[in-house]
Amino acid sequence: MLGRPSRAEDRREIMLPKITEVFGELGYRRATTAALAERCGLQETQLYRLWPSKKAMFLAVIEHLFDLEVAGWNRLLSDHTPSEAIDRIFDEEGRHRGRSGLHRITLAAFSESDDPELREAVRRMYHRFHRYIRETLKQLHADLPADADPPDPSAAAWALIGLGTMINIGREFDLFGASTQTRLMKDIGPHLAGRLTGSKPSAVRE
Amino acid sequence: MLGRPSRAEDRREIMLPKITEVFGELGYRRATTAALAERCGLQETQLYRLWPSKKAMFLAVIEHLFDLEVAGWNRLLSDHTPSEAIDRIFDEEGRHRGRSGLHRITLAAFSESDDPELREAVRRMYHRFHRYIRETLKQLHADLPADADPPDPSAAAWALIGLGTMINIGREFDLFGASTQTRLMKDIGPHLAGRLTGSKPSAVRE
DNA sequence: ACTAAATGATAGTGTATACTTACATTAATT
DNA sequence: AATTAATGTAAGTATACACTATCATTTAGT
Repeated sequence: MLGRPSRAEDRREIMLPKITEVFGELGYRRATTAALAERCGLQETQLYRLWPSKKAMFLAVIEHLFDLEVAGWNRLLSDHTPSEAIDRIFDEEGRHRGRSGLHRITLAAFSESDDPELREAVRRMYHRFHRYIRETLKQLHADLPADADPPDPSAAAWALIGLGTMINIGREFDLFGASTQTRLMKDIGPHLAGRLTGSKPSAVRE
Repeated sequence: MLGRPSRAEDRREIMLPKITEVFGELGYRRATTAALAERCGLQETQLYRLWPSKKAMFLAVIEHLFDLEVAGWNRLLSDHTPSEAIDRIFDEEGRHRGRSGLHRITLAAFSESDDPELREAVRRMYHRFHRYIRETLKQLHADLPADADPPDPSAAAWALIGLGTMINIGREFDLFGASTQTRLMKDIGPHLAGRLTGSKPSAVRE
């Protein structure tokens, strides 16, 4: 090996959270390469030495986000009993989702859905999420009483993702207040999961 | 009055469905003024004589879409008993939503959500939908048995909109097949509305 | 027929922005 | 120290696209 050794790999890892943040805040279109560079404290040219294109940056972000989100869920699921964990996940999803920007980012991808590579990345991400949630629900249903009659796990998993999306659209457009945001997932979630907790959902104000 | 009389008002009405179609198919960004004009069989300059800007065209489309959608629901609700009507709405929503392009269009608006006028239009539209669905649910809940324990109507209304959104994201990204699309709303809907039909939901394949 | 406004069609302009070129500087290996 | 590849920085290009300026042509009222 000759010359100065490359630190590109490390720098990518360092920059990814920042890039994720910017895409999450601004969406794909408004996250201009200039904005990305500035928020990273870099020049555009340096970004382009780490990734070949803006699209590549976005794809890296999608992967990064899934890992981030599922890591959080796994932690909750391994530290608590299933129904406790689900309760907490519903709680956190209602409260904190906007932070990670996952939904903002996937919704941003919507306007770019003609790009095959991007489509594939988003598809893959959704399927991973769906699979994860569906399998978790299946496990939880094993403990339900015989007369519980919960919704089909696959359908319920899609509905839960839809609910998360709705909460974020609501946050984006100020459709409802913070308390409704928090309670939407907590109250509707159990109806979709099969009312695992047995506790009565509290009222949701519009 | 002097000179040739203006047919602009008529022409706007004639063009609106076409414009709606194009925005629905392509989303806000890819629906370039050139594309809009071509699909209308007009020159760009002529479009700009009907609306002052692309944004104005989009705003007109949003209004148009709401009226279209609610007119369909109202027809079903007035022609059938409530639970039958809801059943049919769930059925049609699962099947035909993509046609109208409503979700495509609102999701397209997401990437433009920094524009205050657009934000307001989308807010207004969501609130009108939510109010309509919520009030319908309230009426339906009056007929439920005492032990039904349905979800809060306001929360359920948001969840139903979220489910519709999810179905369309699914359609957009080919997340699931046509049968799942159709059944998602039919099977999950009753769980959110309060299981008005009493019929057991059929299984949903992933 | 004459006038004035609406319509049709051409050819632009201005701007935003993803991506490049070019060159100077730094830090490793030999 | 010399060499070579990675970094920092500045300036620029190319393109897509919302929007316009201009002029010819049509269609109504007077």
